[in-house]
Amino acid sequence: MAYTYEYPRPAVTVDCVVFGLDDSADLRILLIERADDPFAGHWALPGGFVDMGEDLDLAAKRELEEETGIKDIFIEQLYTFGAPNRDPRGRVISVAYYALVNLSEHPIKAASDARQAKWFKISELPPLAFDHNKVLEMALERLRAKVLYKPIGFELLPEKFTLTDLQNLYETILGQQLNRRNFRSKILKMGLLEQQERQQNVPHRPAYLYKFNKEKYQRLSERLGEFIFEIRFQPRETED
Amino acid sequence: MAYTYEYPRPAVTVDCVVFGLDDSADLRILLIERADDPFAGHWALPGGFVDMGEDLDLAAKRELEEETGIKDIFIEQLYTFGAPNRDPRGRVISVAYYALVNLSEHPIKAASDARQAKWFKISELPPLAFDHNKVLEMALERLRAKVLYKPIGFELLPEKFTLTDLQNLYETILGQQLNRRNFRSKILKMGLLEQQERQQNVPHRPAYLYKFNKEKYQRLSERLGEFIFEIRFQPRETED
DNA sequence: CTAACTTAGTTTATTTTTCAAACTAAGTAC
DNA sequence: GTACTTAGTTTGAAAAATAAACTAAGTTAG
Repeated sequence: MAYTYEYPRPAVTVDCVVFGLDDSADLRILLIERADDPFAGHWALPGGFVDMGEDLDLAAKRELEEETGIKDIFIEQLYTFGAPNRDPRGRVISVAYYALVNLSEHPIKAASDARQAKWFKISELPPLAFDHNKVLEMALERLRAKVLYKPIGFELLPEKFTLTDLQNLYETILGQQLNRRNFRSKILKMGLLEQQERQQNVPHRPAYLYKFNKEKYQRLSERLGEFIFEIRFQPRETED
Repeated sequence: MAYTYEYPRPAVTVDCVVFGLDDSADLRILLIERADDPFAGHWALPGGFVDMGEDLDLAAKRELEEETGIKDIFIEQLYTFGAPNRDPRGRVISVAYYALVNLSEHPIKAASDARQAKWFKISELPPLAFDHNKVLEMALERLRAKVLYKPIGFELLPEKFTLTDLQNLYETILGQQLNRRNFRSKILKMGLLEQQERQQNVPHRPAYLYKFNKEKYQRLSERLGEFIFEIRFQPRETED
């Protein structure tokens, strides 16, 4: 079947930059190996064509699940890439999304038009298909900027985590060491973490586990116009 | 002439939310009256269809100039709106932009497929065509958020301005009174404003005019990864 | 059992920043 | 001249951020 229009139209796709955090608190990106041309055999961001009658957000979620099996995660629109020659097949405009995943609770399974899906360390990325390197770079920039004033980092952690886990997360994303004592007091002073039981089976004093209280954050945000979850540190001279 | 594709494709448009500041430091939005259906006679954001082979940013700038005569201004991508039924003509995906204009230096002239273009006070907006009310709301949100950490407010002012002008701008955008003395010292401490001559013909002590040093800001941003232009004030108790 | 070790978590003092008040300055209007 | 208006500075007090020293709670080795 064919579709005919009076004026030429671009094709529209969605692409997802999925971030995860591994056991050593390293940041990782989920990539798929393309099965078909163009760029068959190359690594690329998961994504695909938007269906007619399908909302953009839904298209992003659908493609992600089809290609990697991952669903029910934090996902947000990033930017729309529309350089005329970004795709050798012709004019293709791509609406990019970025997503945050708790790596341990969302195992991946490759599927459909992808040969395989794999988590890559951010420091060991292969060259990517299309303009996906640029997309990824912008996603990373956005993540670094947003984590400073929105509590989205928790999406990368399991439900219960220690303050050390949380600090490692921020240090990884921001690429900067933070002062342990100040991090603790700053985070706890916000009153958005709920203390749980202690850790078990660790060869040292066990830390308390915490849960992020999302409902409370949302209530405060609504009431104050904007509750600013501010994580920003100016390191002063030396440290410890 | 007709264009045929194997799969159906959405049409892609761009829309621009253009902000300006009037003489009384009120925030205004530039709207056009639509000449054709759908929504003929209604007010809408300037915009139109993306040409094949034309980059998205260029399409936004071109449409803006065609419909209002405005060019060479600050413009940045906002968000892409793609709800399946947002346009009665069928599936139309719109890449929205927002722009900041110095009102006095950019007079408007309506043209082409718009009957007229007009600046509306943000508090006196007419109902808009399509989902443009939603687009506008998001642009306003973005402007309020971005003005806190990027020096984009200067785009709304003439080249030379007083500190009182600048403060009025921030008070308008943020919808909040700021302390005069702290505003002065905070802004000047950044070292990005260059003092010029004094005001003339004002019925009181004339203020110094200032210029924003964009080059210096860019140099600092590159060197420090991110120079944070932070304007944030927590009012403490009463005031003056 | 005890001492050594490791990471967790608290208290406190100091430095830095933020904020508001009182004050001085420079013009116009009468 | 005097009164009035807005511009701009100096200063001290309050709050917040930061670093240091200290205490706590577990494991492991002997």
